[in-house]
Amino acid sequence: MPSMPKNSPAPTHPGNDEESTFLTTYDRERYPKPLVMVDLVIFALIEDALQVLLIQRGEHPFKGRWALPGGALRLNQDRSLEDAARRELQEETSVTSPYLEQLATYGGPDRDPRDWSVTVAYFALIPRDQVTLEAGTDAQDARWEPVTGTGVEPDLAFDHARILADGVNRLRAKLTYTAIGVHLLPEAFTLSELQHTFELILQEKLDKSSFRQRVRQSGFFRPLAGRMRKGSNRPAQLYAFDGRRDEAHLFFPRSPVRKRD
Amino acid sequence: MPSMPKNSPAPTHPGNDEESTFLTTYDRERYPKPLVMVDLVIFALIEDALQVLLIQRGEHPFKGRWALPGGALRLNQDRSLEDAARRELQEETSVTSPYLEQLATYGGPDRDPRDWSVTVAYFALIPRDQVTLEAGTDAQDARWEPVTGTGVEPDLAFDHARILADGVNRLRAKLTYTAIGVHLLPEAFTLSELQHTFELILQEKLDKSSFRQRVRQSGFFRPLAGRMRKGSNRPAQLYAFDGRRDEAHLFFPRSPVRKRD
DNA sequence: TCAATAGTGTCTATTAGACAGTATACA
DNA sequence: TGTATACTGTCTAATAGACACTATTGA
Repeated sequence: MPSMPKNSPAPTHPGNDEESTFLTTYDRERYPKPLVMVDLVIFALIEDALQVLLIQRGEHPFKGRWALPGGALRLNQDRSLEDAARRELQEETSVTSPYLEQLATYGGPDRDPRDWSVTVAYFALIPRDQVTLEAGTDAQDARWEPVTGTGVEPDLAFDHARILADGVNRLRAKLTYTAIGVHLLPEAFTLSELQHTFELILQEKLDKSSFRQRVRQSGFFRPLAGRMRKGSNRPAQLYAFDGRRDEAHLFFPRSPVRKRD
Repeated sequence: MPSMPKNSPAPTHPGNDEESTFLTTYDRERYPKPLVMVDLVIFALIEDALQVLLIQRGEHPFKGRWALPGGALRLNQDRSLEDAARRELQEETSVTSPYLEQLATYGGPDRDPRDWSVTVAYFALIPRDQVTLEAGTDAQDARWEPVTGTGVEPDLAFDHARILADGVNRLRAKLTYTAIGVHLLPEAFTLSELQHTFELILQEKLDKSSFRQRVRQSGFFRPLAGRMRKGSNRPAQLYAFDGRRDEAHLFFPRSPVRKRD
């Protein structure tokens, strides 16, 4: 390793000699380390209900119990936490480009019986037309489960019930001030479908004309010229979401569901 | 260990025999593990400016560079991530009960030259009257640094500039729809002081009567009967924050800083 | 023609924001 | 009495929400 002249300006990181020495002699096992996982709260609209993807654990601990999909970090493969989340998501759903957002990180000595553990939870929204795994099929180890309240019927492994509740609450909260709901719909959708999605998740009726006005004013939705949804009624204009994925912010001037008291 | 009768109902976790065996033979070093840290973005109002606490690193890597306060998890001591954050906070500021909220978690193979590393970042707000470390004193290893834009003047270690920027943005965003700003003020404050705090952080003038009306309507502020701030002007009513720490949500019916376009 | 849903218009109550006015302390 | 800041009132424009109306298709 070449030595550096004494009074050259201190290089910015990486790389003065002293630090190089430190790094080559650094003991990676100096501190005990926790187990680090990435878990996913994956939402989709299936059969007119908000559902979440669960997997049945095939290994200990909590063997046989339902859990959120996830797994340990792969240090030689993952370039970031989001990378790891995307990898897990793809393995579970084959969806390549969903809406993905970091939810929160949970850690403690008892949440996993094996070890002090940390899990970084993400939440993802899958467009309705990209859901491949059908609810109610005989897949043994994965299924979609409807969300009721802020949870699901089966008793989840680890602290996954808590994580799921946080995910549901985050989804509902963001829906009141962002356009995040579009990521549950296909590329082209009608405003009625969009409103229905909001109503389904928020469990609340919204006023049609207010909803439409705010969608218009947001500037994030583009009518698809000439493309209409047909039925035994007046045809509906199809729209596409025009914003960036994470730009759902800035949305409604007032919340679309604000109530008087 | 007592054996369990074969057809007793399966106990809920923890504890069937098979899983116990699994756990006692489990190899904790089966997966390579990342280094896990907790870092803090600690804000305070000092000399009429938003400032953030920095420490100068005494050890490699990035020895001598300024960084956010933080440190490695202590597995035998910390009962949760928030616990670890509170411990670090107390070590740095001696403040026992600040506003503390998880910000985000960052991880990757290159953000720390030692190892694949993960840091769970928290952000904290310190009341003005509990700031002990003065800006500009000769403390060698810690100082308050004014926030300009979304960062600070010195070049921070690791990816701390990014974390700080996320913290500043989170603070500004929450200020537009919550009362979070009160946690930067002492227990008793006037509405003018509160408004001034908002203006300082948002870098924007707010209308007095609108601001007061919304403070009143929020129901989170209680006038302190008979307690006034005196000066060479009409005395100002002192108020206290009445909500729970995290209840700042639900606050303004409209954002207090929403602009027309 | 009917049923069904798409889409628009009108009215009202609320309120943010602008701005000016009044109140009350100390000097 | 002057000055500084606290606090309140008034006006206007914007808009959410309620609700009713019109539009347009297939059956």
